[in-house]
Amino acid sequence: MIQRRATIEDVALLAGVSIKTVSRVVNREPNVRASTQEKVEDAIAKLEYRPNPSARNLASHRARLIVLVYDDPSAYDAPSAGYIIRMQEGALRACRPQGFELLIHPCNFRDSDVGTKLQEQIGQVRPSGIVVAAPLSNMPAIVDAVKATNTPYVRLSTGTGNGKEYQVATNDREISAEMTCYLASLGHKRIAFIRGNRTHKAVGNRFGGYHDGLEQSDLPYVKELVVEGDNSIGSGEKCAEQLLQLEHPPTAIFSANDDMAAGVVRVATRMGISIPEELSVAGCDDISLAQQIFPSLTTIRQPLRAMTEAASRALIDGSRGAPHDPGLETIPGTIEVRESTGPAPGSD
Amino acid sequence: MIQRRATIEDVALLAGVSIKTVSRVVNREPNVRASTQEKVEDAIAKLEYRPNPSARNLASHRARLIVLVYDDPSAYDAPSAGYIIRMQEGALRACRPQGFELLIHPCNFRDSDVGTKLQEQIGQVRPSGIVVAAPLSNMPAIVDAVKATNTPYVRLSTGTGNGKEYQVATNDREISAEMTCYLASLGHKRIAFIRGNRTHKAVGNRFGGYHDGLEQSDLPYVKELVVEGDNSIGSGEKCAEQLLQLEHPPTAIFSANDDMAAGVVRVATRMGISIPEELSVAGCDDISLAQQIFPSLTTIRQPLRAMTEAASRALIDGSRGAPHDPGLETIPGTIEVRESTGPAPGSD
DNA sequence: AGTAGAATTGACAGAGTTGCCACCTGCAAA
DNA sequence: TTTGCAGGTGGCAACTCTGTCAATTCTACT
Repeated sequence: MIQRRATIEDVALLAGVSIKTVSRVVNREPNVRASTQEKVEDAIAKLEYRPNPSARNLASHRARLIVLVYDDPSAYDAPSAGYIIRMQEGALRACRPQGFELLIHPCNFRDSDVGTKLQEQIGQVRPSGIVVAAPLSNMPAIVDAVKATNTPYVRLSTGTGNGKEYQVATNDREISAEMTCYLASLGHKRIAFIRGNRTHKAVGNRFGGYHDGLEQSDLPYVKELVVEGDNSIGSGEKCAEQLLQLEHPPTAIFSANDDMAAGVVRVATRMGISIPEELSVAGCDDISLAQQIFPSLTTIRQPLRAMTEAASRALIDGSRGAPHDPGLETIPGTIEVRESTGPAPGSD
Repeated sequence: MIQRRATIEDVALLAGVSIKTVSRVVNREPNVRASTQEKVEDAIAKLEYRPNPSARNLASHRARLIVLVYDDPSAYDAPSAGYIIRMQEGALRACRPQGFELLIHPCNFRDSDVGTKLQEQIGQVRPSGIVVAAPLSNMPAIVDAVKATNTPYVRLSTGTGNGKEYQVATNDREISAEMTCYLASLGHKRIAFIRGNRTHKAVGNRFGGYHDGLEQSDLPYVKELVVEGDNSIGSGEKCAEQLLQLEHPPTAIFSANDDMAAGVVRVATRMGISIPEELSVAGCDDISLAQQIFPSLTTIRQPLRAMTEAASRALIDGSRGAPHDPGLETIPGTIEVRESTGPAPGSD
């Protein structure tokens, strides 16, 4: 037999209080006597009462829902899937225990009407908050559309905040410096860097970090050791060829993302250059490919889960009237040392 | 200035009809005169009216929401991310145009209380339907929990229906037979097969398909050419070693999933056996790795997007009172021929 | 014109919660 | 004793739709 689900009224009746008081207990509002609260909680437990989300949303003018906005993966292709899954996991981790649901909103920033669509869909749903992932979080068209929905949002950014909003960021620059220092500490004197697509802010910060790292390690910045790719494996191959044909080729190549680093590995293998004995290779992002190729790739792992989790939690807290201070919450990335890096040749 | 959103009443007033009639137009119910409909639609456009989802859900006792239940990726690890993304894409493709939202519910079937949790969360949300992905769709604990929520659901299965429910399936067996025939058509006489984890029904069907394919190609079934792995890359390596050390090693190895096939490729490379000249390798699933390794892997691509799309659409239609007939909707997989397969050695 | 029956429309009662305001109680201060 | 005030509680409207059912209008036939 399917029995009707208990409503707040049933609980109130059983506990001998008004529905308003039950509502107070359920929503953890103040000004309820401890003894009353206990009575209500007992009744809730006995009836297995669960508030009806639709009714709550209707009455309170907002849905217990977090929307995660990110770039459409099929545009980028498979490698980004791991990213997205990790972001989803982080968001779910914040939402689930709080009774919030996660709505996913992949969108293609190349569409001319992406902003309109986004605004349209999200406006309809009236979620408690929106988490905007990189690289969308740096695109005016997207950010404006999000702002226009008049919904609290958190941007996941890459190192620099504007001081006006609460933002969650990773320390791209610092950790890239650290990676550079790590390579230097292995005895490498000629460390090359492959830059990526300039429109992505993250890769710019990584280049900055490379710069910092050289400085911290007392190594000179050598112009010919810096080349520019477009974030694809293919461009990584081209850059690698260019670098490895130099009169004084580098002994280590640090790439602004893993795809390009994978291209480097591919070229080195083809040229018979052994990794890491003759050449060390490092990447950024820790895409799944990084662990699967041979040799596995030393890389920087972004704290994606933690970032979306922090962002979602901030929005959930905010919707309960605990607005976070504007400012940057930085969550550090980590260096994953794997097989592709080792001591510089002849350094021991 | 933020102005109040138009409600159904505003529309009714402007159009000069009752709110019920507006509701009829919005929900595309029959029995509305064309002229009336037009009036209402004009008013809707003028006021930019969008129905409030929470109010609709409350009044109609169901949320315009599809839940996608799948196995927790972090348990499996990165390779499955591509799967999940594709399934999500398919579901979104069905949901978005219909004004439905997609709620994702990854869960770990190894948890003892997975069923309870699932029932608890989903019961609360009261979605219009639940799509259960493989391998969860074959697990009694999961299926029972889904049934207990008393919500329409569609299971994504692998080839065999029970005739009682509407189900969406792929033709694992037939397409595996086709792959086997394809290998035979390349001149291979000794085609090995690596079975996978027996608890996964799909891999069983694939083995059946291998069998069928041999028969269709007039090749004998040779027991020593069939070995069993556990779906991991590592087990693929072990199986490959075993097969390649046989007195009469196979000239082609067909593996029940891509991970194991990748293991085969790895071992062959290590042993100096060139692919596809000396050995052809084929997999199943078309994980992202399949395209990334060298040589790229010939494999069977599952129509995941199409499957979740069909399932979601069926649920959405069903919630509108158009129940699908029980039975199996089969969506065929496709063979992706890549670099890892070629003519049998000495066959031309 | 009269009528059954179908098509169209509207009134109204929920659906299950939250927000606002009023009320009550008890205790400290005057 | 009266007043003031804060904590605690309840009543009721509001939120915005859909479902039910009755009322009205139309249509095609006698």
